[in-house]
Amino acid sequence: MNDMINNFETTLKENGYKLTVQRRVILNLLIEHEEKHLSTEEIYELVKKKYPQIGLATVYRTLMLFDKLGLIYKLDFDDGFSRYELNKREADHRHHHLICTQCGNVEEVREDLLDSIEEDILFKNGFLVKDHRVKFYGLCKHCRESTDE
Amino acid sequence: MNDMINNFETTLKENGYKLTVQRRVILNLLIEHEEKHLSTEEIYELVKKKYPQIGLATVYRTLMLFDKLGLIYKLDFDDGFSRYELNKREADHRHHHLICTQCGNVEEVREDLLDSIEEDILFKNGFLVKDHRVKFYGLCKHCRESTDE
DNA sequence: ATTCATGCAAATCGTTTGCAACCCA
DNA sequence: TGGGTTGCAAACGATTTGCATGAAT
Repeated sequence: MNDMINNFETTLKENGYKLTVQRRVILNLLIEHEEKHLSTEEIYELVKKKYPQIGLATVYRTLMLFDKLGLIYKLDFDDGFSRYELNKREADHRHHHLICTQCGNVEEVREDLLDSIEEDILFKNGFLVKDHRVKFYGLCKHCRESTDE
Repeated sequence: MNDMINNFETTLKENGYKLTVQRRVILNLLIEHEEKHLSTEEIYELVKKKYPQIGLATVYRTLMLFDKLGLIYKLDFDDGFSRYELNKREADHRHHHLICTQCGNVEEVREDLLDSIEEDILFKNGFLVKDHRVKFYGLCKHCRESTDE
């Protein structure tokens, strides 16, 4: 988490952006709730507790900036909201999302096995993969057990 | 393509929906442009050429219905538009999308290798995968060749 | 002092909805 | 006939933007 914050500060500076209270507060919130997949509105509500005078537009602009700088990832779980999660750069922390179509819960699963597919794509399509998004839709354990079929 | 249309007609009937001119026209358009990933607005513009009196809301409602019935898939390429592609049920036609972050072009790549990941997910997470979405971001062949790096 | 960032409110824009007229089954 | 469907226009709602003020470097 301190790594996260140092990285955040240097990334901002290197790119000519200023270190404002609002940006600090939002980053801290994202760290504090890193397991949550918060939506913009949820982040806004949480920020207001620590910094009541903040405007929604600032939250939108900040998240857009963090996303552009690669500090966070934008997620889309088809519920009409943009959601975000921290980009923890440690290589072994990338993951896919399992979205339960019954209860809407989202869990994470360690990712693997895509490297060979990506090599194949470069070889066959000449397309150089730099990132990917994988979503699995289905029934979570809880929903499978509490319904027939 | 005739399979497609027969399936469309029976699917509608089986679910108690009516076979209207508008729905026919939209389905035909999707078949005609199956390689295109058309957005709702693009579909609307195309439909108007054959059926000028159609309303945008009908296009939205029709696509929503087709999606619900599994006749089409909704796609999201992060450009602010909902896009759609036909669901060709043939098992060997599923594919992933390669999105070029430079020129925005989207190409398709035959999918494979996910089955073992999905088995693993069921085993480790108890989550039963029924569908998935995979997007690869990167540089297409053309963009790689026309720029340094 | 300069430049970027913020807060507010208004504007955007893709999408949804209410409703009377319509049309398939 | 009668219930799903359509077209129109109005409503929605997440996100963006213009602008004057304020803060960071």
